Amino acid sequence: MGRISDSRERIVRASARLFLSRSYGAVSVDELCAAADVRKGSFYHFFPSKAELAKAVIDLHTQGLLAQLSAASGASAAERLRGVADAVGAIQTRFESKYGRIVGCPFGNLAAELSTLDDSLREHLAAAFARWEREFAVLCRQAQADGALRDGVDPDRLARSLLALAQGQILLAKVEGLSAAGIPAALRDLIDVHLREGEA
Amino acid sequence: MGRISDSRERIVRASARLFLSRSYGAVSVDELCAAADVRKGSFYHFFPSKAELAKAVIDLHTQGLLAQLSAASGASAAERLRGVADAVGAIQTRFESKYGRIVGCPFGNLAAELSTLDDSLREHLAAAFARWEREFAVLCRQAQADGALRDGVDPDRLARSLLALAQGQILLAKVEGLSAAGIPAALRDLIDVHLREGEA
DNA sequence: CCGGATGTTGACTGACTGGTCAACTACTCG
DNA sequence: CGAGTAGTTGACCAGTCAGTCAACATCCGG
Repeated sequence: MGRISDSRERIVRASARLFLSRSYGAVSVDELCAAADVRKGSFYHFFPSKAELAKAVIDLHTQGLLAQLSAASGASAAERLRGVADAVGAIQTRFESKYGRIVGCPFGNLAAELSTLDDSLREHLAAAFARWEREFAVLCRQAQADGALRDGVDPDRLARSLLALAQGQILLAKVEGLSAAGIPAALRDLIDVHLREGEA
Repeated sequence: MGRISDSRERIVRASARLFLSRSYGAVSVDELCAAADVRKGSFYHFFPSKAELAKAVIDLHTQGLLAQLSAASGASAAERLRGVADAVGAIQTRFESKYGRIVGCPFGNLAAELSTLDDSLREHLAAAFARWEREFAVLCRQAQADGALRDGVDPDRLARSLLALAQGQILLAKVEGLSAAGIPAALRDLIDVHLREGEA
């Protein structure tokens, strides 16, 4: 069945790194290849285009995100919700120490730059966001079932707000050059204000 | 004092349009010049670089944003706060009908794409966001002074959350191809949940 | 040990990139 | 009306861009 190789994986990992530290458009395929120690012909053996590579990078980040989210634990749904707020912060903190500064959300960065340019890439990103939102929604519905949410709070809308707020806070931290430390705090604020008075 | 001209303004307006409908990186200086009906030499007479043009585009959008925000009225601070939520929605709705789809926030788009690439552009964007945040903060503090906010709510943190949530919701609407109609509703949710029970 | 599949290579393309320049034109103020 | 300033022009540059290709290497199952 022919030769085996980890070239594809090297390309995706190097691209994830370079896209984060700069941007999709600012990194050329040549540079990607050099960073992955692969020649251009090999690149186009694995990916029909630079845009298809971006989808693979999105999938890699989705894996990492889901792993981090599933590590969030807690006795109550409300506590697990705070746990995912911290998980998002943990990812950003990891990026921050790896790149020396906040570099933004991998999904958000690509979404802002590319979703008006490539419709199939936009849909791929939309699916990644939907996956992420679903993780939040499960916990929000559990919190509601536990009676932890204030009256009138729609758990699905709360989940979406959490996702949107995370995106916005990460973007602001990036543009203002702040640290990642403030991000989970802001998300916890949003969670807490939706909990019934007296809920831990 | 030499010749007068509206070339500079034509360049900025055409660039604002093209950056929104595609992205900064996806539009070449040549295309910008063609859209503004200006030759390349003239472009570089007004702007030392493409990045400096981006700053002028940011300033143009800041003008528009402040105009729209100042149009928000209401009897109480809480109502004016809902008014700015609607103002943000109105801007996005205007973009949506102009471009046929949600194209994102002009500031957010540039921030995601460029703030890791050009530090002076990043600072320019940070200033624009700070200006925007200040508008929100004034109203949040007024609402607090009116006793409209729940106990323990920090008006400055609320203002920042509003800005972040707006960015996130706009980004999600863009990537999912939704309409702008849901954006003010989500912002109003955030405002309402921070108001004391029984506050209009 | 061989045949087919998988993976690798590097030279190549042609279009396009942001930016430069020197010559030129039109305008306004004194 | 003359001079200086503001604006215009189009040709030009060297580098880079994403993507192609045909020939070649390596490996595994049979």
